[in-house]
Amino acid sequence: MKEGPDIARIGTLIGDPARANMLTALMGGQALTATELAQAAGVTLQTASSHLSKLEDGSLVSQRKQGRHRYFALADAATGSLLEAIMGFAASRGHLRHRPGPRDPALRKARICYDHLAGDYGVRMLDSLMQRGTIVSEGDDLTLTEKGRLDLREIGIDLEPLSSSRRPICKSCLDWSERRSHLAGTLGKALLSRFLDEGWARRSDDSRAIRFTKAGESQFLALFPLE
Amino acid sequence: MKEGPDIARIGTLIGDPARANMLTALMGGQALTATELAQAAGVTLQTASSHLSKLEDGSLVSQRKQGRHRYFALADAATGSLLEAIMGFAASRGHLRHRPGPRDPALRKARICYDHLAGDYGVRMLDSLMQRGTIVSEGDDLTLTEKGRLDLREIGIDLEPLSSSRRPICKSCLDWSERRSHLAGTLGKALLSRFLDEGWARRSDDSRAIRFTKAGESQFLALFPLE
DNA sequence: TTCATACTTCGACGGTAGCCGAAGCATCTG
DNA sequence: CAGATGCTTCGGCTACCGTCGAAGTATGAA
Repeated sequence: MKEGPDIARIGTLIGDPARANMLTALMGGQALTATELAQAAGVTLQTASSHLSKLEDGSLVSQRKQGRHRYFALADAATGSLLEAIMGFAASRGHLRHRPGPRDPALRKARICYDHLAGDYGVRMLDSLMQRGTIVSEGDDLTLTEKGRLDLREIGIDLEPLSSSRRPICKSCLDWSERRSHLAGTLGKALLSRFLDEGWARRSDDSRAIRFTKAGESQFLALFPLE
Repeated sequence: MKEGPDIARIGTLIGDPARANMLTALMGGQALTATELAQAAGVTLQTASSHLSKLEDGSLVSQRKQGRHRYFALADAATGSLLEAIMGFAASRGHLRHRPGPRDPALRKARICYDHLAGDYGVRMLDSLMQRGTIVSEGDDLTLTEKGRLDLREIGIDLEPLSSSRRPICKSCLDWSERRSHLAGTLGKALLSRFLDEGWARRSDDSRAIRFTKAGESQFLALFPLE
């Protein structure tokens, strides 16, 4: 009965621990194979396969065949944002899977959120870009200014390929650890790729943490000052 | 295993149809008794009671004893926002509980979102307030300007009681039908109460729809012009 | 073609969670 | 106090969903 969106369906999909683990693993932004996701979830391949088809039916993940592998990824950036929002909510209610472990501080400092930088550093970056006038906000929407285009060109970001897709260049994404916004969208993605390409930071293999090198950290802080 | 927030717990809580119905009913913003929620969910009182204690354990709803009644409400505005976000996501994937029925257009036009106005009219109101310079946005945060304080005083909104609580005066909330932001926070709440008090609009008994009277509608449109 | 790898489908099992009837508290009314 | 109302707790039933072993399909390698 009742009208309106079926939130129970989404809840059920996210509510199973194995599926939640898979989705969390996919928040890393990389496409993963069914086997990898089975490991991440701690279930057998058959079980994982069943979960993945449910997630696909629900449009939470998408699938890409490549040779004899099947790569799964989050369906889109909106899915990542929703998961991040739920994480923030869960954290605010103290629903943690474990007591905050040693890796937790690293996650709070810098982590990957689907395909862009999140955590303290992610929030700082957006704050800095807004202070400098590179980006301005109108409601929820973030817009790249004319001056901003020049700023980015100086840094060496090519904006051409960023505006080609339907996805917005700038988008705000709520950060679960900081409870403030960081930068998503194609620009957020491009900036993170840049940091990784330059060797300023590395993603860790077993978690979503992004670890900056000492040199990379000072470069980053210099590039995105505050005040 | 794994670190981080337990999204599966939130998912499970929202994932049961009976609980989802209760939460949707509570999105109306009114506190409801266990009996009313049992009806809304289509289960017996015993079952509802069990669901409600789970929701309370999970900090999704809060309880208030009053005489021999127990009133339940969403735990806070953040809970309402999360549910609205999930509704938007579900709708975007076409996960609807029913084909859009006759009440659907009314819901899209104006409805209550926890305690403030949502839908086409809610979005219009925030747009208008921002065009007029009453409210400006900084990232996700909305701020009331000095000029805005005067604007509101003219309309007859008393800002004193709004700033007393810890809850922000202005907050943006993502609208699932419009996919844009509308105004939440204590000001959003106060404005809606105002419309209801003035008799411009009435809430319907059986859904979240807000129905404007003919006179109220023109008052509203005049008060919040666009362009 | 034959074998290996990656994954899906089928079938059966088991645990859990939702469900309700009945009984037990708590609170208001008379 | 007795009776009514609102809600919770208990106990038992049932159905569903997650789980895995085994078998089946698809792709690539030898």
